[in-house]
Amino acid sequence: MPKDVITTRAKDYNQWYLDIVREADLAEVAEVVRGCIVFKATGYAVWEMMQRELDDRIKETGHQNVYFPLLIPKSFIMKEAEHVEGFAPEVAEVTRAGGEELAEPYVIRPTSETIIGYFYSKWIRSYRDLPLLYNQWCNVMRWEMRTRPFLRTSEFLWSEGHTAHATEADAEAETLKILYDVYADFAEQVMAMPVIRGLKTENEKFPGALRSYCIEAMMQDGRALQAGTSHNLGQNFAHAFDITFTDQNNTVQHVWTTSWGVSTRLIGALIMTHSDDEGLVLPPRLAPTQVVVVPIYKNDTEREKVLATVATITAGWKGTLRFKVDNRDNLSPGFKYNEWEMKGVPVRIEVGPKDVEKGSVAIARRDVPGREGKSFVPQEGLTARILALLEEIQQGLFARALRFREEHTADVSSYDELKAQIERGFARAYWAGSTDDEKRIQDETRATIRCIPLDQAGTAGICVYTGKETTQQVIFARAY
RNA sequence: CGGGGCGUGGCUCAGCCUGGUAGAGCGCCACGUUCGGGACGUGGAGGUCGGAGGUUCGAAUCCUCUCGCCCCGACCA
Repeated sequence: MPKDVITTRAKDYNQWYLDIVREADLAEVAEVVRGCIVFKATGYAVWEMMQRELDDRIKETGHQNVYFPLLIPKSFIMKEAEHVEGFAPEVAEVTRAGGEELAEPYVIRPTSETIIGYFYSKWIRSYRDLPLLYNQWCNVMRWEMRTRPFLRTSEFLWSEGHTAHATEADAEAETLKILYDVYADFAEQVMAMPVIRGLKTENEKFPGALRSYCIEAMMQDGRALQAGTSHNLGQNFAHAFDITFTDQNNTVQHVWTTSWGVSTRLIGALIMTHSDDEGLVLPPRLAPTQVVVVPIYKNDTEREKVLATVATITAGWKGTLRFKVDNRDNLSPGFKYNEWEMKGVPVRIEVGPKDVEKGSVAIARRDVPGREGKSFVPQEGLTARILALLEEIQQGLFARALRFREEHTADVSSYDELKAQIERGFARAYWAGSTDDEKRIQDETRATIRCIPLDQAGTAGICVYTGKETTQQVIFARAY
């Protein structure tokens, strides 16, 4: 008889999300610090797994890690017009320190383009200094009106890359390389979360960017979530911070910069992509614990035998599998099954007295919850079987999420169809409208153009709003 | 920041309307029996009722202010 500690998705999707965050022990709302959360051990472990995978990819593509100050002189933020306008409402300022009013306030970084721009202008002299390819792992703060654990918090953790290049083409290539080789690859291969690689409209682009690219994912309520962004900043910040270099012809030029980021929001994306009414579902490649072993026994004799078998079975796992043996003896096996299911551990192994006799174990897969996901297999060859199963789960989760997205994406050819489709997912439409048209649609429907997919069919059609002929298709959706 | 809801043992909540000094379930602790899908019995611990001020002989309850959370909007990774 399951206790309904998790609200079902059908009943209240938002509450379901909050229940998972709580029950899987990922985070806790820090009610004493507005809009902030405590990343609890399990949640932080998932972030560490993400960091490792992303960091590897960032370094493989030629970047190095650095760290810039948390505090940025307020005047820096003011230097790039669009940037100020975009971030001013959400920056927190430090006006006093050391018991005195500061001559110039600092802002707590909402993002680091400006302070990095200042230093880049000092560091870059020649085309030989380019490209400059840096990334930093840090926290940032954006004062938000409404927050939700992971998806939108005042303080969040992220990676922000900042690069400088000699030409627009180099900057553009960098922007796209990050989008494809780092972000989309990570999302799909590691998070098992299918994403649409796209270009942001003028309306949705980063304040101060020439162009913003993004990966957009679909959550299980059909809403879109921007999972990562990569910006070609053009020469905007180079002009604002006077970042120049001397080229081969001894001509002084402004550099072309990029910036890109992914944040702890990805944890929210992960939850809303795979989890079910039983709790969290973690893809094996990100699960801090991939396998949990639950020993079953009635008395000390059985206990001894079972634990001996468990020891034998797990002997070779260290370094191969991330696993945990749940030997708490004050809880029943049934309780443990449910608890680990709720916490999203991909594979559970049960070892009882019967298994000791028969040389078997029970193996349960989290992507198929409850008894249906459980079967009995021989102890022999178990490690290989688990490794194969983890891979199967990883692939299965991606396939399931992709199918879901496809089933909730539809081509729409009229405004009425668009309005109907955004109630259930993504609406793909031909688009030739203006920024004003887009804003009007947002006012009327609460949906926005999530992106202009980089994979375009190239066929011609009629714009869903203006009726003009165009070959450009866009994705409309309600977004997080 | 607007509109609505809510803050009472760790959690979920009752009590508030009609003021009289705090309850339930779950969890927790001890012991015993249990243990292959959320076990049970017995005993026990635990709350200045979000905070401040006010009204009153007396406030969880009434009034004012304040802080925080949740939901719906506007703004956003």
